[in-house]
Amino acid sequence: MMAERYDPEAVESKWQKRWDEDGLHRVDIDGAERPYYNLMMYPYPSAEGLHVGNVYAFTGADIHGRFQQLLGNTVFEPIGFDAFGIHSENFALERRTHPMELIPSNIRNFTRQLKRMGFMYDWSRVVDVTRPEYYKWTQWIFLKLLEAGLAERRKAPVNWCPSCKTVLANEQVIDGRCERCSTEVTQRQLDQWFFKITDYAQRLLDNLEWIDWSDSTKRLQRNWIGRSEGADIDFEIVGHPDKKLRVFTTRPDTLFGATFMVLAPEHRFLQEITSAERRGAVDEYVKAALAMDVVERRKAGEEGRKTGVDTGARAINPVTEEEIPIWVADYVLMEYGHGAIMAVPAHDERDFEFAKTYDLPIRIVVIPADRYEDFDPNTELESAFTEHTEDEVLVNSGRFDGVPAAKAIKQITDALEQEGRGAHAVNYRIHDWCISRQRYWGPPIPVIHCEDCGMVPVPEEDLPVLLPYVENFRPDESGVGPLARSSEFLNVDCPQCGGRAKRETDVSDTFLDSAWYFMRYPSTERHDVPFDPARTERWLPVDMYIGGEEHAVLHLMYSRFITMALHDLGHLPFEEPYHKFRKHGLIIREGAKMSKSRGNVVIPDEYVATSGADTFRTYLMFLGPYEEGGDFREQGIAGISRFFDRVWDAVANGTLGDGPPETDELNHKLHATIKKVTEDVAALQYNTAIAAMMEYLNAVRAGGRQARRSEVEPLVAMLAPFAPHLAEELWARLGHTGSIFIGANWPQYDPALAVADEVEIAVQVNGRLRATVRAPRGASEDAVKRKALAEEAVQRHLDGKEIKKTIFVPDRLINLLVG
RNA sequence: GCGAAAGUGGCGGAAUUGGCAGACGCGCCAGCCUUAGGAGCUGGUGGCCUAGCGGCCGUGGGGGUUCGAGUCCCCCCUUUCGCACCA
Repeated sequence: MMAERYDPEAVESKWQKRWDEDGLHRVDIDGAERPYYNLMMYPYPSAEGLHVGNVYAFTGADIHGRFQQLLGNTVFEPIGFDAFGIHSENFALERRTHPMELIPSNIRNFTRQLKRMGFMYDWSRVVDVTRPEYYKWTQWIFLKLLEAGLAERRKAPVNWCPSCKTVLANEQVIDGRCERCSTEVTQRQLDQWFFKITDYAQRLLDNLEWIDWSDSTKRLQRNWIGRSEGADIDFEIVGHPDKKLRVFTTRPDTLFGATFMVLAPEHRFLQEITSAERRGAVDEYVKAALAMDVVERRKAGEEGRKTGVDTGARAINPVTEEEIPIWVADYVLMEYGHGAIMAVPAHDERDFEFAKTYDLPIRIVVIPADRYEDFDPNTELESAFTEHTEDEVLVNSGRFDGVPAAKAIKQITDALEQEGRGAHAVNYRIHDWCISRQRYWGPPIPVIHCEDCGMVPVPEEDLPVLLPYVENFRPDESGVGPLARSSEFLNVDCPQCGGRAKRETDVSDTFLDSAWYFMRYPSTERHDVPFDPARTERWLPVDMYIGGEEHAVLHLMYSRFITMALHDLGHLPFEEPYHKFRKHGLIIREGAKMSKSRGNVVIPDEYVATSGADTFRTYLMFLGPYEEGGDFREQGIAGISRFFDRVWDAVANGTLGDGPPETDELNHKLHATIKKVTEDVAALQYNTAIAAMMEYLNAVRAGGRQARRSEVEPLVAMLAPFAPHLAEELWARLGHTGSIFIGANWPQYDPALAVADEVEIAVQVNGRLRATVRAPRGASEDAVKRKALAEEAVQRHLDGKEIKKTIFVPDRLINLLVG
């Protein structure tokens, strides 16, 4: 009889059809008893279609979901489309199509491709953020935050991308360039909507202590939040008794060494305090500094070129009571601290450079403790001395002389606090989240500007504010969004006074759409609430979230913030959205990054067509550790094809034997394999799980033997998360009538059987391997030693010498030491 | 510059608390089967020396701890990522 060959195409289309008909992955959203919410970052539906990076990410997450299902949980695995935003809009502009036509067709294409991969999505609960049913609630969230004082409109220097012609959040500026188009970002003063994420900085930081997330992702968030402890110190300004110049410093211990002050060019005191004779120079400098874009300014900083001018104003150092000059320089940033610093050139590299350039005084106030006794105040520093531990002490610091620098931070700040000249303070690097976009393709911000009433929120019952069809949606330089071109949209009656009013024309950042999409999935058909409370209680927070680390400080930070805010406003019973987050790695091709410009992008469709979705999925997971990524190589996929051919051959061809695994050894191997695969899959170590299954199959088929049912049935179940179609087919052929994904079909192992009865023990002489001996598990040192000494190779190396010492590691190794 | 992670065969990658380095797969080599094979099966495959038995070397480099180090400690090199004039 001709052996039947594994035909992926036939098997996969058969089961996809059946799953779809049976509604296998449609979840009982109100009644599930063991709910497990398995979330993956939803894709942006590009016109190019599903990228191998998407497939890689989704496959790893789908395997996790199917594994949980096989353990007996009811897994809710939804998918949606992040289809608003500049990316979609720019693409539509390029193609000269309208996003309202382009996006639905992209989504159809993505849906087709996703279905072909065999992911267990509940297709009855798809989120498309561009649908009014969805963005109605995005707007609702905006109103809630506005009501709570967490949203505000203010004029601020913002990042402007001259190519995208819109402002960008800080998180969207990478090395001074737009993350979308890499254009150098410039600064503009514009009225913008901000979410006050900085109010939550400490909580966002504190909760990182207990949430179960990838360490690297937490670290990125910590760095981004950038907490630093120090003090706020007020300096009096000579001739301006009404003003105090406030600075933030992490080094209050060096206050006695503050020999000048520096203001950022944007500092609000600058105009008033500049002396008449310095005004010309200062104005000129400020003008030049403000004309520079972010990138230029940074470049100058990197090269250590520091520029600045004296304002002619003088401040009083609060502890030395000396008059010190106030300079303006662009190395001081308005957006950090108070936009002004006390400069301590002896102990800060930047201040040191500046002082050297402009010949400003440098005073040493911290030195190593062991040089305290013979300290020479006239020492010339070659560079700033920045150490300040318990091993350094203060000098030139009045009554604080001799105090260890680490202690002096607190002592000096306490003293200032008592005198009302300063206070302990904490500063964060994170900025408020600018959510305004002067673009078309997003949810309109639901606010109306009335000539009489001012800013009026759109009443909740009037939501959604529909995004109008605007023929020409191309952005321009004006800083006003394209929605202003639709007079029908723009002109509106004031909801308060009924008078003439205009709508806000900014749309919100696409990261607001994705900040809450996972809350919407369980409630997609509910149009009366954003998320049903009972369903939210049942399914959220998300049990497992898998996604790319590139969103660590964007999506992941924003969605934590929105969740916290909604919690505080009484809309959610939890304040962290994701129980567990794991980043997946990135996939490269033959050692190089994949990119369109390199022309080395792997198109999933081609491989799926020739090898099947199961093989492609499994191959991707076999490339390397899921959390680290892998290197895609054409040829390797054949390894998985062969593996599945052999699995098929072992299960579907010939007659399976009955009874338990044929030998004890094989039985041990089976249990050990189940143990390993169970643990590895749970830990997302898919590559080693696959290797273990291959190894096991090799053992089952050793010498071309025919497998027994008891040997292969567990293997089929373990393959199910990776190769769901194949497993389902083989499961049916094994005589099961229901789907393998209904019920807890993951195999159990007996821990006692998962270890072999007999072990191989390494025998070393003086630390070098000379032989191995087999012994029963748990054999005593004496027994192993006897066996070891019986080995000819061991005797030869002992060379008749006396054994001085024996190292014995049970079941592992024995090491005989001779003189 | 600061912070983090990583460096293992020709390649992707495995290695419990320090305990037989190179699992699994690709590729390669040999043999079998086949009219044929870019198919399948069996075996081999870190390097060097050796006719063989066997021996020596080997996890980026250098030191150290230890009976024993890919794993721990110190110094250095390289790569990747994040942050970057953050006071």
